[in-house]
Amino acid sequence: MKTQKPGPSGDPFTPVQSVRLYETIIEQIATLVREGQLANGDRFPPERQLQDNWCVSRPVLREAFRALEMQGIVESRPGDGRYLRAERIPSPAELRGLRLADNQETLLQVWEARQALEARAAALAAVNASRAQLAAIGRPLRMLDTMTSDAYRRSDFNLEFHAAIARASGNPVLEQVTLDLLGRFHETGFRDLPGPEDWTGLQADHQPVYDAIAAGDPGAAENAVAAHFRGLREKLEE
Amino acid sequence: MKTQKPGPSGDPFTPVQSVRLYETIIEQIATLVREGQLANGDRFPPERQLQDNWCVSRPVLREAFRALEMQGIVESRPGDGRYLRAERIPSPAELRGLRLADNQETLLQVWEARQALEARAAALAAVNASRAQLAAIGRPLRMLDTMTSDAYRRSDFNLEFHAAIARASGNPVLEQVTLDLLGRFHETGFRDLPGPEDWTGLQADHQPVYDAIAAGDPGAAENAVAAHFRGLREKLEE
DNA sequence: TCCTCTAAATTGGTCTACCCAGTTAATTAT
DNA sequence: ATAATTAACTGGGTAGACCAATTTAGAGGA
Repeated sequence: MKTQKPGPSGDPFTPVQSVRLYETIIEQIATLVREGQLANGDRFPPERQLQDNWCVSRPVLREAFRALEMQGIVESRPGDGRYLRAERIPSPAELRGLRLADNQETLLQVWEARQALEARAAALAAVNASRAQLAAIGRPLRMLDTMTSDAYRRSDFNLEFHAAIARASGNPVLEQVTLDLLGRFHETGFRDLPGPEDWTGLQADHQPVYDAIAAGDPGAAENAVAAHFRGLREKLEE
Repeated sequence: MKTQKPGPSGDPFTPVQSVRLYETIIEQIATLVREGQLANGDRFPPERQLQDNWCVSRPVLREAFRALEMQGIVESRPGDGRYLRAERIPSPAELRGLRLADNQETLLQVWEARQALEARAAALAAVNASRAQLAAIGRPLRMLDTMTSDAYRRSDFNLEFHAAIARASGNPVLEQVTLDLLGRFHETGFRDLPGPEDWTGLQADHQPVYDAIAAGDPGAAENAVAAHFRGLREKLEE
């Protein structure tokens, strides 16, 4: 198995990757926190002061804070100031979400992670799913069944099916993480999947998952999902 | 334990939460993708044009793209343009990274997700781990063993242990997702964990995981991790 | 002295205009 | 036709101004 980490963008020809100023500013902010000059709940110095301290323009400063703000690490209060809302600043690598290369190896890795998450989600869904959530799982299943062509729509319904299961797990964290992986690689995965003639196999895989969840059998649901992923994985590995 | 955030946001009077312009721009971009006017790999219209289309200034536009850029959804190439690097734009809620509430319920949800991911990671590690990676798993284990107090260091070594397993899985995607969950909640999780007197139990849980991985037994590794999480979960639920 | 109301100072949010460096594509010379 | 040059275009970054919300200090009255 290849242990080599894929680079930031897959192919080995990304030498420069010039560092953006706002990233260095995030580092500065992280240093501020790491050195204990700023604790959770404290207010940052005003923009105009940091701008002078770090010799960057206000827009750059604001881009950095925006990034941290979107992660919930910083809160901006107009007319007041910015406040630290975390115990530590994640590393840049953690801050930027998964950056997936567009190749078969990465696809299989995502597959692996999805299998782990969705198997557990299905087991939970078998126990927790409400009637409405069960219907939300069944709907895209029927749509997949009736559609004969139009791969785009089929792939949408496939996503909807998996998303519905994640939601029915009743665990928002599990759901969010699963949706993230789903969204990032869903279509790319489908592009490499077998042609429409084999879609009946997909349907044959999905049905047992639904049945197990509807029956309230977590073990069966887990196995059905695992079987689904294993089956498609074999096709992918060809 | 202070659950209430100190400072200006302590009182429950924060009704407005004015929408920032850059967020509406992200929505515009998402619409662009949703409507199919832009597919994965396509180049965005230049800044100066979007600025006119959407009636916002360039800095705002750039803040929005920066946010998407950090998530790997957009790639900016100076002198060339911006490219879409995802099949869909996550909803604002997804973009804001997991914003985990600081309560017991969320902690259990993260626990659940971690169990699913790390059990699989351990199973893979049992098969794929190199000798160096196995040593990286064993080191924090021994440190945990020798330390008697100093909860901070112990919690660091605990994180190192789990991180080493995730890395030894040989699946960067699995590793990244696991690390993300680990980093976000590991201090908070430890705060609510039982006191130092029960840490020997933690040690007793970790050892079988290491042994199973060292023995190259994926099934045993999976079970050991599951048992570890289940055991701590029961303590948490008290 | 104490409280209240007002006005100024401060802060983040946004806009405009300008310059730079890298890329691309058209143009020109060979 | 091909290679070198140039012009146009694009994102990266800066500077300064204005606005709206918030805080703070001060003036005024009880």
